[in-house]
Amino acid sequence: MPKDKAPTRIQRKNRLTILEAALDVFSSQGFRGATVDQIAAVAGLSKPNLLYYFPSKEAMYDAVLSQLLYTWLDPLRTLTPEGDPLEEILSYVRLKLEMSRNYPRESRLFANEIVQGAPRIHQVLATDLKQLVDEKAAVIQGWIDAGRLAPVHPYHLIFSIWSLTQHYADFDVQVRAVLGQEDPFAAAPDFVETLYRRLLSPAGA
Amino acid sequence: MPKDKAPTRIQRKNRLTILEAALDVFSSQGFRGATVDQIAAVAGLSKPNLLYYFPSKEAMYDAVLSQLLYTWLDPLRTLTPEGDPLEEILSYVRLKLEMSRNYPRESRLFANEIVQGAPRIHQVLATDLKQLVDEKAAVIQGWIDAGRLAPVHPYHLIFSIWSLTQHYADFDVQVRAVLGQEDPFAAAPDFVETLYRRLLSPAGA
DNA sequence: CCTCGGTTTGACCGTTTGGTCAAATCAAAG
DNA sequence: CTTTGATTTGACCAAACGGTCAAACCGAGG
Repeated sequence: MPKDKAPTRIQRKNRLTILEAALDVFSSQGFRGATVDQIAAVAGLSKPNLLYYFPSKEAMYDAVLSQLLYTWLDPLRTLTPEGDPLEEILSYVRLKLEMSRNYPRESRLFANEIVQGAPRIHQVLATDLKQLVDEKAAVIQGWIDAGRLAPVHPYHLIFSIWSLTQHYADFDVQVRAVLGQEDPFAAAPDFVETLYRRLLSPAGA
Repeated sequence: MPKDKAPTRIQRKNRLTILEAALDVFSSQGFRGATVDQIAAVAGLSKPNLLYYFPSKEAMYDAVLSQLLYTWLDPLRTLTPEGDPLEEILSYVRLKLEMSRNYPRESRLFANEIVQGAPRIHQVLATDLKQLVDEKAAVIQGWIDAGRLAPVHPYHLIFSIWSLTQHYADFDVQVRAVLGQEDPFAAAPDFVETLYRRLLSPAGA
C-alpha cells in the first residue's frame, strides 16, 4: 500500500479505474456474488494489484458505497421551501428519474444493499437520511397546511418517489421484458409527472 | 435421492422444511450469499441430508423461485373487466400491499433475482408475465377509452403499483430507519388508496 | 548510467464452499 | 424379530476465493 502522503498520478488513475470496475461488478452481482478476480478482470489489472490499492474486497465495497451515498442523497437537498410547491416536487421527481436513467448501476448497488438489510449503512440511514427526510417532510407539510398542495402523508409521498423512479433502474429487466423492445424511459417521465400532478394539485385547481 | 415413485410422508415433510429454510436464507442473503450450511442450520438438518432431497444448491433455489413465481403473479389475474374500474384496481393494489406485508421474504427474493438481471427467470418474464400484463393493460385501456377511468399509460400504471407496494417489503429497513419506530404499514394503505383515487378518478368526479 | 521508492505480479496459503460417499441408522412390512 | 429400502451423517474432496509475499519491474531524480 502507498504511504499516506500525497497520492501520485498513477495512484489516482488506478484507484478510479478500480472503483469504476468495482461498481460494475458489485452492482450486478452483489457483495458476496462479486469476486476480486472479476473486478480485476474488468479493471484490466491483476488481483494482487487491486489489493495493493485497497486492503480488502470489503474496503473496495465500502469505498464504492460511501462515494455513492453522498451523491445519492443529493437530489433531495435541492427541494427548498421557496418556489412553487408542485414544481419543486416535480423537479425533484425528474431529477431522480434522470439519475435512474443515467446511473442505473448506482441505483442497483443501493437497492442490493438495502434489500439485504443494509448491514453496512444502517447507521447512515437512521441518522443522516432520517434527518434529511424529516426536514423535507416538514417543508412539504408546511405547503399542505398552507393549502398550496393537496393533503398527503409527506413521508410516504417521498417513499413513493423513491420507489417509482428507482424501479426503472432496479427492475429494468422486468420492465423491458414486459414492454418488449420499447424503451422504458420513453413514457416514464410523462407518466410520473401526470401522477404527481393529479396527486398533489390543490383542491381548487 | 428418493426414487421418482410416490413421495413418502417423511419426504414431503422434509422437502417443505428445506424449502422454507431456503426461502429464509436466499431472501436475506441472495443466491451467492447463501450457503447450504446456513440453510441446513435453519432447517435443522445436516448438509448432506439437504443434498439427499435436492441435487444441488441451485436446485433448491430454482424450487423456491418457481414455487414463488406462481403465487406472485396471481393477484394480477384477479383484475377482471367486470365491476367498477377504480374498485378493481384499488383491490388489486390492496392485495399487493398485503402480500408485501405478509410475504416479505418472497418479495425480497423476487427483488434480488430481478435486480441481478433475472438470469433464471428471464424467459418467464418475457412470455408468461408479458402476456398477462398485455392482457390486463388492454382491460385498463378499455376502461379509459370508455371514459370510466382518467387516462394514464396502462403499463406504467401497473409498474407503479408493483414498485409502490413492493417497496414496503424490499426497502423495509430504509423505510423503518426514516420513520423511526413507527410501523411502515400503518399509513401505507391510506396513502396508496389516496394516490390511485386521485390518479384514476375520471374527470367528471 | 545508477538509485530508489513506487508499482506489478506469479506463486502460494488457509479457509470456505458445494458436493460425494460409504457406512450407520431408522421405520415399516412380513 | 428380521428384512429391506428409505433416511441420515461424519469424513472427505476439489474448486473457488480472499489475501500474502518475495521478487521483479519501472520511472523519475540525481
